[in-house]
Amino acid sequence: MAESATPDPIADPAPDPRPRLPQLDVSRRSRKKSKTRNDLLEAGARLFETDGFDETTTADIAEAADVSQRTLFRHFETKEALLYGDMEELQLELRETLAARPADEPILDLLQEVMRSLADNFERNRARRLLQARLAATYHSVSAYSRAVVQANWEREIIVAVADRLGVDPLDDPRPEIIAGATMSAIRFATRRWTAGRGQGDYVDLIVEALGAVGDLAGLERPAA
Amino acid sequence: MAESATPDPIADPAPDPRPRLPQLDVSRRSRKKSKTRNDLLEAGARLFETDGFDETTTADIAEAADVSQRTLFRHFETKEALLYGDMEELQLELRETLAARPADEPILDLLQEVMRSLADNFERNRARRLLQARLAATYHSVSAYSRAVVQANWEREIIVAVADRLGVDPLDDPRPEIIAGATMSAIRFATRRWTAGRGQGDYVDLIVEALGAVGDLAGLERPAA
DNA sequence: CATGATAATGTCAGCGTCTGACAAACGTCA
DNA sequence: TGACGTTTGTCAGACGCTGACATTATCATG
Repeated sequence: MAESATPDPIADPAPDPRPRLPQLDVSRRSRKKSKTRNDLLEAGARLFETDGFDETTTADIAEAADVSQRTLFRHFETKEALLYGDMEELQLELRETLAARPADEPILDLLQEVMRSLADNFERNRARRLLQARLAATYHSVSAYSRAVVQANWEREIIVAVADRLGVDPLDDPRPEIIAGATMSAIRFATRRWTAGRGQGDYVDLIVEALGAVGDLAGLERPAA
Repeated sequence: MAESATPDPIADPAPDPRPRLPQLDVSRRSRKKSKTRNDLLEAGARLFETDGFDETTTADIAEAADVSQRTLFRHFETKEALLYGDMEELQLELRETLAARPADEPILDLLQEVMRSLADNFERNRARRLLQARLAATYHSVSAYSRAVVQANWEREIIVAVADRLGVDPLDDPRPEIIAGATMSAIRFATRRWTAGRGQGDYVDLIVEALGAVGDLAGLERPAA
């Protein structure tokens, strides 16, 4: 393979003719690539919606997107990853939200912000989120992926952010992980309700209300004073 | 498209239906059956230990247990279920522990009891628990199963028990689920440490210490009084 | 003890996910 | 244009897992 060899030492510096404009990932190649990826995402969503998750084969999806099955698996590691293929954006938002909050903000407020960020994304991608939730409620492999991959990723973001706020190492101090665990449960609870209401109702309020219960934890454990 | 959908990417079956645990029988038929099952369990553990999880095929395990591959899948739904095939006992212990505690016991004490029960089981099955933990740390499919199936089952038990104590419906009141989520995180934290120490050291103390941090939650969220 | 019912296992064929290897098509850049 | 790197297609195959059916083993009864 190309041994990243330095250019011929003799050759002229070759003053770049054009002043290297933005040239973001807008090359035709990458555009085509993300189009393929998008076609797969849409084809998958459409087929999952009409036929169900297990009932749709990866060959079907590839066919509907007019690419080979092999190409599908070059874009997505698993069939489940294809269903959740639009989640990187969410995780980015989450990370940015967490990073943007003031360091001295109370943890509870931070967690509320996390919830708002999630809720916001859910509202903006209602159809897809509802599809994902419905499939997760129906198909075991989907709920497993949701829990073990998607949610575990969110949880990691929260752990890191909380550990930061507390100024501790999450490997030494269990509190960030515990707080994140409680938060994830609040998220699951609220999301389940949102789902049951088919995406109607104020997701944010529901989720914040549920989170508020986290603050009651200590009180619960030491009842009747 | 699909407005008619349901839920979001999170969706778990929701905390309610707890699976029924098996029971004993003494006929020759069932003795043979459980012997076969046990042979598979042991063969699997041995091969996983020496060769790794992905590196061991279900055909290998069936061969080592001297049964057909088809029989393996009659005893275990998946390869992962085979690795965790000794978990029903643990779940039974957990449920009994929870049921045995006085109803007016403080929640924190109840959770400590859960942890002790788990820790006890881990000590008594050290080799197998360590194997499971090690494989979960290495193989994605194993950690996914652990999270989405094994731990989700424990969590459900806790949710039901806590909801009972609080006299609430876990579908209406988010607190049981949140408390259970925090507890599960404490368990993961403690277990990770136990695993890192190769099963040495006082698992119980570690785990209880971690759980104690749950009680600090409220304090953390409302800092500077 | 013979016999029929029932449960566990074996055998076989096949589907579906996912992967490696290699070749062809395409975009990029000099 | 031509060399190069990237994306895709094609092919073959491993592996998990399942349905269908045959076979064997156990159990309950007369």
